Amino acid sequence: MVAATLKDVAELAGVSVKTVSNVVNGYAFVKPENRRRVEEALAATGYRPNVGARNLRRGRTGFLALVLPELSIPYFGELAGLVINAGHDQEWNVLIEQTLGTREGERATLGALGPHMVDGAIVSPEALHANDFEELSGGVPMVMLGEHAVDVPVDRVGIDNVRAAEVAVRHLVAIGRTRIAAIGQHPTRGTAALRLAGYRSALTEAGLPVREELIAPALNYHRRDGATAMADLLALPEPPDAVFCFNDLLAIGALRAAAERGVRVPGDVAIVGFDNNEESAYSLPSLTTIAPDKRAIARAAVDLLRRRVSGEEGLAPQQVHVPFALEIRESTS
Amino acid sequence: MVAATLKDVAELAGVSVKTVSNVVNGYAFVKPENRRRVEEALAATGYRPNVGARNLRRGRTGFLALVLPELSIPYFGELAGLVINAGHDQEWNVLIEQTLGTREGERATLGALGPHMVDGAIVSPEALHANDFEELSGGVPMVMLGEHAVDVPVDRVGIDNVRAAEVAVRHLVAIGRTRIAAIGQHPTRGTAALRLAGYRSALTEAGLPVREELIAPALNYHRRDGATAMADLLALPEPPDAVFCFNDLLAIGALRAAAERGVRVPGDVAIVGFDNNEESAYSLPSLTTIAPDKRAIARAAVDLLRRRVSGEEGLAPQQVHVPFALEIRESTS
DNA sequence: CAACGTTGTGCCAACGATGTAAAAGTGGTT
DNA sequence: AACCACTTTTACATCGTTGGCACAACGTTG
Repeated sequence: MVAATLKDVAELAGVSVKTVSNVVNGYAFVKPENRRRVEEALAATGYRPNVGARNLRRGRTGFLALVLPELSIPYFGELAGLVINAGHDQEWNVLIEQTLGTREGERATLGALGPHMVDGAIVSPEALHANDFEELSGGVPMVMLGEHAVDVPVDRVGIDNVRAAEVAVRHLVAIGRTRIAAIGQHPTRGTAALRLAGYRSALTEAGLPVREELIAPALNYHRRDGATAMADLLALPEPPDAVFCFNDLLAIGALRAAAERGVRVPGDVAIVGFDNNEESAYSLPSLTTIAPDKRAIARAAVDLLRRRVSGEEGLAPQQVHVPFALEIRESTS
Repeated sequence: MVAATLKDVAELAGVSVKTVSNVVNGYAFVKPENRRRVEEALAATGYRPNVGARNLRRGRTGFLALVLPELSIPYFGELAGLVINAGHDQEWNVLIEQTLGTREGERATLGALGPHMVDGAIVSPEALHANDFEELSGGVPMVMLGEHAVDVPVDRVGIDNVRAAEVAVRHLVAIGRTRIAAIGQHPTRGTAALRLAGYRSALTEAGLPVREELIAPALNYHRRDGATAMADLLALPEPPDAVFCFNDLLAIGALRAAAERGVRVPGDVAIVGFDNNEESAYSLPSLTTIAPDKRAIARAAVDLLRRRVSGEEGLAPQQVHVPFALEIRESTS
C-alpha cells in the first residue's frame, strides 16, 4: 500500500489540496458539507501527514536530540524514558545519541547534529570543554543536564549537587559514623567537584577532619570502578566506617567489594549512593541514596527547550534546580 | 546563524546548485578545480544537508523506530543502545517509542507510526495479538524481537527460548537440585510459554517430575514480581531447592525475598536468571543467567530491516536465531 | 574538418505540505 | 441592479534537495 498524500485525499473528496490541508489543520472557515466530505476521504485513505514535508515547509524538524553517555547505564535509561514522554507532550520525537562519555564522542555527536536535524538538544556532558560548546552547537538550542564547573552560557537543569552531597554525608554523621570516605573523585567531571565540595563542607560542619586518603578517585562511574575504589579503602590501615559514593553504580560495586572481604554493610561500613537507580532498592542490602526527581528533570529540560525554540531570544541562560530527597534504606540502618 | 543551503554554497563557489549537490554526493565527474572551490565553500559555510529535504526527495525518512516496553528496564536499555549503534552503521537514526508493555500501548504506538514517519520498525511486543499487526503495520516493514507463540508473517530475531530454558534447567539438575521451580508463567507472553516448555522438557529428560505448584506466575517481569513469587514458593510445605526465573529482574527480586527470609543462595536455593543484565554480575550473590548475544540481536534486526526496506519483496519472513550462553556465577555454585 | 564519444555543468521538475493572496461565492443593504 | 462585507476556495510559490535530461566543452578519430 502506497501512502496517501493530500492530493489523493483532495481528488477523492473533490476539493482542492489546500482545502484538505485546511481541514487537517483545523482552519475555521470550511463549509460543513466540504468538511464532512474531506473527513470521509481522510478516513477512507487512511491519510497521515508526511512529517518530513510538513517540517520542511514549517522550518522545524519535530525532533529533539537527547545526548547522553550510554543507554545501558541505568540512570540514563530511566531518564531517557522520561524525556521521551516529556517530549511527546510537546509534540516532539526524541532522538537518542550516545557519546560513551568521552570528549571525542561528545564532540562528534554535537558536530553531527546539523541545524536541520533537530529543533534542539538536551545534553548530558561528561567531558566537554566550555569552548567545544560554542564551536559545535551550530545554533541549535541546547539544555545541559547536571550542574557543571564549566561555565557556559546555556540553560541547565539539575539538582543542587553541593547540598545533596551535604545531606548524604550529614546522614552518615547522624548515624554516628566518623571515618567517612568518598568514592568518585574525578579530574574533569563537573559534578564530581561539586559533590566533593559538599562532602568536605558537611564533614567540616560536623567538626570531623577531611582525610585525603579517604577520598578515592574513580575514572569511570561504573560498578567495577566502585569495587576497585572500595577495595583500596578497605585495605587502609584504618578503613572507613562509612562511604559516600558519587553514584549508585559505584555504590553497588562498593557493596560487592565489601561483601567479598567479609565486611558487613551497614554493620562495619555504611554506604550511601547517588541517583536512586531502580536497582538500588533491591540490592542486598538495599541502598540509601540521593534521589533526584528525574521526572522533574525531564520536564524542566523539555520545557526550557520549548521556550528557547519558540524564539524567546532575549532570555538569559537559566539554571533550574529540581528537588531531590534522601532515600534511606538498609545500607545505612 | 542561519543554516547554509546548497544555494548559498553554490553562490559562494560560483557554480550551480546541482554541481554542489554532485560534490556532496560523491558524483565522479566534477572538474578538480570546481571540486576544490566547492569544497572550500562547503567548509567556509559549514554546510550540512537538510536531512528532511533530502529524504523528502529520496522518499526515505532516514529513521527507524524501536518499539519497546520501557527504557528503564535494563534489558531494553542495553538493547536500545546497541540498536542505535547498529542503526548508525546503516545510516539510520533510531527513534525510540515506549509501550509500557500493554496491548493498548503497543497498538497506539504502531498506529502512530505513519508510513512517512520511519522507514521501518523493530518491535518488541509483549501483548500484541496477531491481527493487530496486519491492522496497524500500515505497510511499514517490521522486525519482531523475541520468539512468540503468535504466528505472524513477519521477520523475527531472537534466541531459541526452548533450548535456552533447557540449558538453564539442565545446569540446575547438574548441580544436584531436584525440586526445581520456575518463576514467570504468564497467560499471554509468548516467550513465557516457550521458556516454560523448555523447563518442562529438561525436567522430564532428567527423570524429574513436573510439579505444578512449583510453577509460579508473574504478571509483570519486574523485581517486585520476582520477590512476590519467591515468597510464595518459599512458603510451600516443601519449598524448592532451585528456581529458574524467566528474566533477571525476577531473579533479583527472588534473591531479595530469599535473603529476607534467611534462605541462603545458593546453599538452600540456587537461582538462574535470563537476559544477563549488567547488574546481574554484581548482585549478591552474582546471578547465573542465560546470556543472549544482544549485539547480534541488534545487528540482525537492523540487517533484516535493511533487506526489507531495500525492496526485496519476495523474501519469505525469516526467523533468525542468535547465539546465547549460560553464564555461571555465584547463585548456582 | 566533420563526426564522435566522453566529461562536466546547469536548468527544470518534483517530493508533500503550507502561507499568501487573489478569486469566487454568499447574503444583505441601498 | 449595483455595491459591500464577509466567508470559503483555489492557484501558485516555496521550503532544500536530487533525478532526468539537455547541452557545452573537450579531446580523439577517420
